[in-house]
Amino acid sequence: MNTDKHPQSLNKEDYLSHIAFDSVIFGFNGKDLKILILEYHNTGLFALPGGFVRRNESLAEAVTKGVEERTGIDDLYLEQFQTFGGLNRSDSKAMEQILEMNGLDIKANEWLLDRFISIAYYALINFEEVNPIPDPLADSIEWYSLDELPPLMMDHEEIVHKALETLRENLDKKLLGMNLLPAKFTMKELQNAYEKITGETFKRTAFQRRMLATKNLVRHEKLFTGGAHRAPYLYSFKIK
Amino acid sequence: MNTDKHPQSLNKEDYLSHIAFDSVIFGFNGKDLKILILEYHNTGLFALPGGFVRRNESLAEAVTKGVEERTGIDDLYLEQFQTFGGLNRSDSKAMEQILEMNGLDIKANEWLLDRFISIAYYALINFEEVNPIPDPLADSIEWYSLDELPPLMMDHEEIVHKALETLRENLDKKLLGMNLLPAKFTMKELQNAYEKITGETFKRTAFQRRMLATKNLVRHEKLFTGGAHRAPYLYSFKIK
DNA sequence: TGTTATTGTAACAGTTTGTTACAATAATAC
DNA sequence: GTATTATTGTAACAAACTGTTACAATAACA
Repeated sequence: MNTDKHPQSLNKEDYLSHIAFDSVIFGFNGKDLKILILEYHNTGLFALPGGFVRRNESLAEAVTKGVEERTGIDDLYLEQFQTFGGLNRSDSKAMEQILEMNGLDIKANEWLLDRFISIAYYALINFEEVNPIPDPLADSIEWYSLDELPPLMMDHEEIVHKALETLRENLDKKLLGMNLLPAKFTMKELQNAYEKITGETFKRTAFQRRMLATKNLVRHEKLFTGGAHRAPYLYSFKIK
Repeated sequence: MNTDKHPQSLNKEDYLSHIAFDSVIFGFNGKDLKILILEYHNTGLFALPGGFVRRNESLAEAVTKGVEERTGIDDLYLEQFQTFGGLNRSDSKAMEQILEMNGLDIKANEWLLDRFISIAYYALINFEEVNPIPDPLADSIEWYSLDELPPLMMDHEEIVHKALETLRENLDKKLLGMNLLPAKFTMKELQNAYEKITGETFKRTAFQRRMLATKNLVRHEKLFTGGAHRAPYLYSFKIK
């Protein structure tokens, strides 16, 4: 393995074979719900940021570190949502292509062509505060709107689908607050985020009352950058 | 490997290394919420029913078949809820003991002593309609009330804890109906099950109205085996 | 035939949710 | 300045839902 280009070693002995992880990183730009997708050098292959588990680290450690390396984003709060273990979820041809186009020896990395079971995680991050950086294996890392995804490798589309489903289910419990919006936001932005995630629409007044009733919001100063109308308040999430 | 005693082979080449699964099988006997626990021959080791994934079967197939083999129960609807990958979750000493007490060669089965990541599933079954049978490796398979569990191997107590948490969260959505109660049951039995699972108590009248309002119940004939009082109706779950 | 315990419902109050209405404004146009 | 315009924050009312109490309708048994 070319350790100049790839400081992270991929020696078979260092890793647990057959085990991978993948991540679905959600961001909201105020209008659309987006996720981060990697494109591999000269392959036209698109994939979720993922990686492998070293023998001497826990799954959780591997995922946190691995996803941060591959996306260039720190302080991710990743939540495990499902493990994928279908027989359809290996594509040795694609993996060969990725190795080849990165100048890596296929024989030496043969274990990567084998069957993998993947533990999938998702995270919500504030679109405006991050600057994703592709890792050496990948050409680019880009935000894609959920309805404009490129065709993804293997079962990665299924993983995205399931991630969104889980996000919808957990929306009210705890999550949205964490990271998806800027630190301060208007009620309208909050409603937009909810609507994009759930795919539903809400009545403005009922939504506002419901949100305020949760007692999870703190009201701040008004936001005066708007148009010819009453200025909205800014809110932030109360830390519990 | 002694294939006389153990018709299921455990040859390293047949399985995906480092990958295991475990199952939490819930049953309700009308009074207590219970789970199935295996005890290994002559070891005093208690564990959840689990197994490994063959190279030529999907994770889901392996789990369904594996759990049915180890418990003697057919037609389980298993739901994946979390994957456990901590560094604390191997106990090669215990595994050696299990192999030894079953007359299995430790050297030949060395891969079983290595680190495993385990995908955990749970199932709800009708206590009265099953007759669990231990597999050859285990001495016994028994129902244990959740508050009277024996000490479990490795991180299996954590797995049980998380399974119960998931069960509680999903209770209203879809699950309870599936299998936890007999085909026909009284409102009181339903309420008992809910209370044991959630750990809460409910007012009889409000509970009854809430359940009937879901439109998921079909009312049948009355049950006359009771005491000196008005006979309750029997209900069953509507298949959606 | 009365007694007893439990069940199925109704009635009322209190709470939450859906909808409509309207006053309070920021920016802009005059 | 003053009127105009779009949007926001709330209040008001109705409808739906929940919690609680009350009570009639029983099965079994004495």
